[in-house]
Amino acid sequence: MGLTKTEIFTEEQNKLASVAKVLAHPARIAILEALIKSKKCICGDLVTEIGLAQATISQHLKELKNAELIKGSIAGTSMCYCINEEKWNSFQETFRQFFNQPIEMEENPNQNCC
Amino acid sequence: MGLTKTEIFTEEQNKLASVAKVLAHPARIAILEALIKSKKCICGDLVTEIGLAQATISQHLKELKNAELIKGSIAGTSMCYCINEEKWNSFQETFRQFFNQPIEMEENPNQNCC
DNA sequence: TACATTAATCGTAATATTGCAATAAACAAT
DNA sequence: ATTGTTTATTGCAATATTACGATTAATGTA
Repeated sequence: MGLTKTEIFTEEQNKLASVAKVLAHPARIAILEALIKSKKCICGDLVTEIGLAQATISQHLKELKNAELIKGSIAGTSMCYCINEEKWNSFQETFRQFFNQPIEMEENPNQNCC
Repeated sequence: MGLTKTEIFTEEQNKLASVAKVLAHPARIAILEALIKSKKCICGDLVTEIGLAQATISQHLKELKNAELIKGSIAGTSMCYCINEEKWNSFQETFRQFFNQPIEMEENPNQNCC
């Protein structure tokens, strides 16, 4: 099979998983960090910056664009990319909510074996 | 091909990506949420709770254990699982640091095309 | 001891992801 | 029009992930 059974999970569970998936590759992290570090749109030089083939970078950019984490605009012959702040904040909020759940156990020691 | 080139990225980039990867499947999210919701260790009934085959759940549990996000202990014939609070907090901190970077652009409008 | 219960592992199939060369498309400059 | 530059897409190969049936291992119970 090899096909995730999304239908048996809640919409929230699938959403968090897919948001995490976007960040689950170091090249995409590196692209995001390069965009943040430059403090402006990056036009062109992402390929030399990261060190993967142009086709590979283009593919990762596509996934980031697909998730709307970055915006792209045409600037002459080259493309400019920058962080989409709204979506960035929405990603942040998704993780924040998940991790801010109280994870405290009940006090009864008989029920807590680990 | 088909092999992530971890060597060209920083340790931090690889770490964040691998942490995100653990959360990049709804079954693993569902398992974590079940453990949190119960407020105690869950012994045994995760398979009926989630709705995947026993072998599949066992595999996801292995990944979560591997990432140390959960702890397991033997309780008679069955296994007990619970959240590893320390690692949970460390995951939270990893994401918090990443998303708390300032992402503001420079003010010069000529440099910001998107 | 024999039998049931539970979880891990093995083997296998299907699908997804990663990476890149080659090509295509779009545009600027000559 | 031709040439160079840049990015996207296509096609392919290698590896990874997901899922599950079958088996194994360990333990509790009749």
